[in-house]
Amino acid sequence: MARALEFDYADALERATRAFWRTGYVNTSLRDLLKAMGIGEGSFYNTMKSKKNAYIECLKHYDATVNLRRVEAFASAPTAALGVRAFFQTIFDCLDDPEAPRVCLTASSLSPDVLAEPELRRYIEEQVAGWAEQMAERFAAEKERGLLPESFDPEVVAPIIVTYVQGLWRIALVSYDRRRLQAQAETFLTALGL
Amino acid sequence: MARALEFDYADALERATRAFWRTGYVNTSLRDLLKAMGIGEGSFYNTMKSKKNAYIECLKHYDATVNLRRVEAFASAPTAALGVRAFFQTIFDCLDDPEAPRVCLTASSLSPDVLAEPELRRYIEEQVAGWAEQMAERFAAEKERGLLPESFDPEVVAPIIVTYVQGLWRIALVSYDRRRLQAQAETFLTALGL
DNA sequence: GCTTTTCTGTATCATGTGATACACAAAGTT
DNA sequence: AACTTTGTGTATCACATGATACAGAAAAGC
Repeated sequence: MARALEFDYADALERATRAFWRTGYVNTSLRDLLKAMGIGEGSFYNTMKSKKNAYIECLKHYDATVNLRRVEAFASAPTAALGVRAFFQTIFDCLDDPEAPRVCLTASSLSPDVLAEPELRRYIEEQVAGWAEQMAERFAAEKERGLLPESFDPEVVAPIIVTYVQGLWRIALVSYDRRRLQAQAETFLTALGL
Repeated sequence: MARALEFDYADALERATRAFWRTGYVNTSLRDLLKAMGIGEGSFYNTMKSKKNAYIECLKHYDATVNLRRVEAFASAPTAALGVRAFFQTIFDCLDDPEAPRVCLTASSLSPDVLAEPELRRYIEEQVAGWAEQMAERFAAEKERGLLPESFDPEVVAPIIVTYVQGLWRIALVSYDRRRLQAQAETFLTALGL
């Protein structure tokens, strides 16, 4: 070791994440990033290697914070049905927060721009598949205990919800009305047997 | 009038639409467009005025062709339930077609990049709202005739479907398996009472 | 105290971007 | 045939992009 980083890495990563979150991968220029992070090109390429790599790090950070809270909201609810609803609430809360960007960072990564990069693609794929699996597992466990109807198929319902959520982020981009979307989500989940 | 266009406008528009469809708004450079359209900068700015305007024209063209076929598939089916299914089939057919780009042009327009342009935004908003209305109208008409259960709320179910479809395009971007998605869609629609 | 290693800021690179200037060609008008 | 209008191709604009080169500063090891 010869010299310590002059800036706070965690803080810079957080700021970079906010920047990407706010304006997306392609639309956040390196200069935007640097300004947000408060560092220069030298420091950036030293610690981050490249813009692409920085984005992956930000995705991981976003996962470990924002997405984690969502998953925890799902997992810590007394039942899966309530868990999914809690999960949706975290999304609505996020959409209501004037400070928060208008679309989930992971959701905005589901675009050709980002997916064109093989490394980014692999990460996103795993992420999305992981959500569905995690949800399906809990559904299956509750079904096992007779808490969900026999006709309920965890392996089908879980990906339906994941798909719907992705649509939700996109639609909210164009028109957001919490009451309406909340009513929709409630109808949607009830219909699915949750 | 002094001189006729040397190129076929309709053909050039079609080619431009394919280009945008394939690579999205921001990721399709002017040079890409020109190459696809087979014309030069002069002709382009003469007829299209700007890239943004060209995109709007392409969206309209896409609406009048691809989206129109989808809406017709919905409208011409004997019942709304079958109509929605026919609508979904056109999407799966599109995803199966190796020639067709991997995501609906309108769906890919539901991104901050595109929505940042006020004119584009207005157009997309109307479009999305229009789909939900059109669907809701038919649902309401069938409910009136007793073909749908009393508990069925057209004004809520229609936007749920629109939302789900948007999610479908995004998810398909990351992993597409017709059989799985078809089964999901079937479960989804049945659950909603269709 | 000297050397080595790493960090940082400035300057700059090569490239790609959307858009424009302008000369020239083609067609209609008189 | 002269004139006017408009389409077309070439050259280029000003600027933003991601990335790099490099000199100097700061810390650790000997």
